[in-house]
Amino acid sequence: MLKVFNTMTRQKETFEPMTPGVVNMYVCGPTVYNYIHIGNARSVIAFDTIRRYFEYRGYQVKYVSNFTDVDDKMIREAHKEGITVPELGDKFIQAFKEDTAALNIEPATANPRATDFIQEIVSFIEKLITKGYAYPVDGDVYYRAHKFADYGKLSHQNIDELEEGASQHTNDEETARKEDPIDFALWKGAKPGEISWPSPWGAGRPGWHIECSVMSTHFLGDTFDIHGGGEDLTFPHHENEIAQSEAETGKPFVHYWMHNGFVTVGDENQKMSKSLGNFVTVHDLIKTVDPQTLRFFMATTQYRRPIQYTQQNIDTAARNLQRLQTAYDNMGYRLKDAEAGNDPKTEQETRQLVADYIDAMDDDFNVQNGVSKVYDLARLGNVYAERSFVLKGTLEFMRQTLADLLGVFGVVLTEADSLDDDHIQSLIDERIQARQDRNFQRSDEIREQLKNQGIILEDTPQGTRWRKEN
RNA sequence: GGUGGUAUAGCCAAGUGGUAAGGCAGAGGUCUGCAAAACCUUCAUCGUCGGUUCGAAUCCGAUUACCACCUCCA
Repeated sequence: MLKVFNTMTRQKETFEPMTPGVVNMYVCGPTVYNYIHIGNARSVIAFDTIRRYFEYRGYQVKYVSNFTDVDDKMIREAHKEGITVPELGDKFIQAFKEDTAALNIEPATANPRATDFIQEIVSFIEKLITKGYAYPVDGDVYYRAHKFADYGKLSHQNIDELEEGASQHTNDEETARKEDPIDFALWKGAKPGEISWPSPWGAGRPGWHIECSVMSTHFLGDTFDIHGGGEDLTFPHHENEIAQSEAETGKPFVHYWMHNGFVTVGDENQKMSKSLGNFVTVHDLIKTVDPQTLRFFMATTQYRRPIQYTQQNIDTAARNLQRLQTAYDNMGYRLKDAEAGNDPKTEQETRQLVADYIDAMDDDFNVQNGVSKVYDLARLGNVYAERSFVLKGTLEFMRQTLADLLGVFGVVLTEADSLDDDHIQSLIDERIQARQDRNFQRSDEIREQLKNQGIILEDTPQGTRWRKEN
């Protein structure tokens, strides 16, 4: 029985999809005014891992994630670069796709852009005005937060407390136009020179939260299973989405709200964010860090836990991943001399580990316990592969199982390099001869020579094999 | 001020009542001509104080520290 932690109820709840066997989920994507940083990457990886686990468990997943491609920051950044807002959006949407591909993120079912939904956004706002949940002022339109009785139910904030906080920021002109400080913009009138679209309230652009209400319901219906995003989106973004959507449709918006924890960085253990300026972009990072290592590192931290981004943690993740890859290789090498057949006892032990893995992952995606079972499987495989007599069916079963379990984390195991490199093979042959002649000086010389070329030799009871150094 | 979260070995990190999973690093060992890889063994009493209980890392109270949200942010 799969359980997920629901931010709304602050509890783990049994996951029951609206349609049996199908999961409809929406994950808030980035505002595309820069390369994504590793905090964005964490969110993308967390929810991709969740998606993959659902798929591993046999669910069909419809996964929608948006691009917010117009807002103040987009306008500012485009102006700075001397390009248009759509050009800026194109550039960083492309970059997003490249970066997330490197992290082995499954492409979303749909990746809608806010600016492709302006008409629907305008209609949505008109309906909110008709229902009395919104009001136009001088070309802007604001949401009347007090009108929505449940405002604050997701973030568990008292509306009066929020008001107190909001009223401390009353010195801008926008706030002056609102009926109430906690009201928020659905539509913003354009200033001269700004990108804009026509509307009943004059030329302007959507506010920040409305695009997600419109696009999520467009693709997934008025009510859907899961809505995800970083925990900083709980308030105000998701709170406002609920207010907008439920006022519009009169139906519950989302069944399960899921929020991922932050990436912290440096000795201060501070949240990394674009606004704090202490961020590392994926674009830059993967020039020096293996993307698969980064993926493994982040995917194997439970999504609600904070991640401390440090070099030491990355290094450890790289070793851990290597250990799993080596186990896969160790079993793979034995396929050549394995006999046909299966070992029921070892396969039963493997199945038990898979069952334990599923138990762990079913508990709100407890990847720490899940991955510990993968290490157990690697050990089981290593021990089996050291037997003098091995069976092919069992080796293949364990290898496939290992690959499947790691696949949930978005890790792809590679096949060992084939032994068809003539140059290396001739040196290995020479070294085998030298060892037979007990000419260890020559044999060590060859091993050293290959090592300098990044080739590691390993002598096993089944012969000498080689691999590339990591 | 309001609302949450976190504190477990050198590091990362599981664990919601019965005498602390897993990984990295360290130590010892097996295998090897020597290595490498692998395997085996070993390494903590759970921020602090008090309470409940036959028994608590796990429940209750207090306390300390750090982080986040309440304003754009994954």
